[in-house]
Amino acid sequence: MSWRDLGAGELRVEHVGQRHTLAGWVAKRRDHGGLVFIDLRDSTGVSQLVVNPERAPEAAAAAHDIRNEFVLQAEGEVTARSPENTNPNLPTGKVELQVDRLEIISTSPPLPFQLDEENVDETLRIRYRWLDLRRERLQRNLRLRAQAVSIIRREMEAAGFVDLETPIMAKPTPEGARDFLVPTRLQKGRFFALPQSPQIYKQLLVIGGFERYYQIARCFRDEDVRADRVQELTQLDVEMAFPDREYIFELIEKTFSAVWRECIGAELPVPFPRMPYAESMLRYGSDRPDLRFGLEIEDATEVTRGSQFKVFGEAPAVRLLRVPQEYSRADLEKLEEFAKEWGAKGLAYIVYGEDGEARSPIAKFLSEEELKAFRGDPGTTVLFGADRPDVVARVLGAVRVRLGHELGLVETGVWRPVWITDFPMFDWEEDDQRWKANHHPFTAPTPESEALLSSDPGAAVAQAYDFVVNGTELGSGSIRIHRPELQQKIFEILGITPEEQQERFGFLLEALGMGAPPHGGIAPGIDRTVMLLAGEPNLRDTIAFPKNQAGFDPMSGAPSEVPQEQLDELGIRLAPQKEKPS
RNA sequence: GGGGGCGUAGUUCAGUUGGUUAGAACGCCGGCCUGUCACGCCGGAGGUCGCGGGUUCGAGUCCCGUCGCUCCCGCCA
Repeated sequence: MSWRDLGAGELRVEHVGQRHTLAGWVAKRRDHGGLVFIDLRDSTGVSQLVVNPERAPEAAAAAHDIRNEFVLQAEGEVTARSPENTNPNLPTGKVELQVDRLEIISTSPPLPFQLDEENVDETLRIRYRWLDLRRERLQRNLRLRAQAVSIIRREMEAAGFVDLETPIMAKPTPEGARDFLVPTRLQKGRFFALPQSPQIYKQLLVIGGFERYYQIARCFRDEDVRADRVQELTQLDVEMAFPDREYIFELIEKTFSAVWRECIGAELPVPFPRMPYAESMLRYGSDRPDLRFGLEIEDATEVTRGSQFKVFGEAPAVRLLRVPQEYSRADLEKLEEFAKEWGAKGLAYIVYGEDGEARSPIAKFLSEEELKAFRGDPGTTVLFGADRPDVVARVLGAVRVRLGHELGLVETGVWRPVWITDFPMFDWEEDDQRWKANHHPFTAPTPESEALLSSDPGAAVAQAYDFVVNGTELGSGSIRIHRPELQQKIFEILGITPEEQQERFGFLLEALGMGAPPHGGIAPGIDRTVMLLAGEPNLRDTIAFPKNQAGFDPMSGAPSEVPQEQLDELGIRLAPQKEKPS
């Protein structure tokens, strides 16, 4: 027996006169006492069932008891609707099914939230995910996701990449994000870690002769969650031997422009423009610039050198943002507060009124040359950042993005991809007084930078690149180190002793010493890609079963406590929980 | 670890300066209804105002604490 011979959304005029059986969920019932109309929904769409007591008395009796989200099977004749009864909002709106036989397959109580309610509390949506999944939004997002992954696989395989799996139970890597740990009965006192990425495994695969590898890989990071960050993420993991950065760029450009074109009918302009990291930080205050609007940051450090205004005169970097808006003092105070959240000590400004007046609490400290350099058009405001270069960039970058949206400068419906290149090898970690890898410790420096590694690590440039679209970092990659002695040198700069190197990365160093080809790759995020394609501001709406911001799944209750026997088997004793002050 | 916002009916929300019995819409229940598609009409049920404490003659409203959710900073090689 087959449950149905046609999708509810497939009913068309050409079916008129035919008998068909539909099966699906009750989206809506309209009971007129005599006639009952039922909107039946399945994955193909919605059709209207008409239950007429004169035609099918038994079905009509049953129809009165039907409620939303019951599962029904309905058999009957497809008829044309009269012109005044057609529903132009429905693809199936010109026809309907005159029901002869109606069967209630499954029932449902009233739902904890209405499926047509837009703005439902997210906890409730996750708690009853099987209901939320029935809604158009998640259906669309997850189908978009499947389509994107399918296109990606097609493109990767056409380019000769081989899909290989890597372990989910892997070696803990204290460097980087926090690991999720997995204990095991067979090795008491030891832990696997869920991979933060298959990084080392994919390098080993290439060293192992799989010159082109890819995987749609799950990655895990026990870090705090944001709207665009989850603990469990999916990425397109790519690695190749004898890499050419240009080839990797082309591969990604071809693959993702196909995804954009086929999924949403949009064009990613190819080739993507490129911008060195330093330029991006200077002009946009970020390594993931949103190029849909201008509002670029200008450097004023030269002009303010030795300024009488001490804040400017003493700051390592002074930069400014020319905003096409005459701000009130109240607005400026709000902006200053915002800037402080991002680490600024303050937000100096000069307002150039429509009346030609310049209003500013700092103008009296500024020289003629400075005022001349800053001079803006009437009806504009110049905002200043003065601090360490990285702080100024971060603050003005955040202000720029905020104002870009507030002032409606962001072009809609356009896609602005960009490659960010020439990242620094290392960032100086002030707290720990040590160098930290900007990308990861396996990233190769440019040949010119190798000489700098000992003398001036901060100036060394990495062969690393990020793939950014509309201000969202979609992926990053690099050319890797394939010489063991260079890898040891990098570890050394990062403060990892030879003993630690052996303990943590001995197998990699060994492999690098046994005929490692030059190799490199990239890893674009699937969740974020879908987020952009779907226009969703929150990553969790691109994931079938997400956890909430606390890393908890209100549906299953995971993570949960486990029975003592399970802990005993693993040789784990829990530390006493901290007493909460009562 | 820190900051902002939110928490009132099943859901989405309103609730004035602290003042009588906390409201609306949708949903739910009962009745009527043969062309609706946001069906309509009549009637009804439904509340630990997140929780605890305080101020007050009186607290959904003010104060303190706490919990939860969310956005952000830190963190995320």
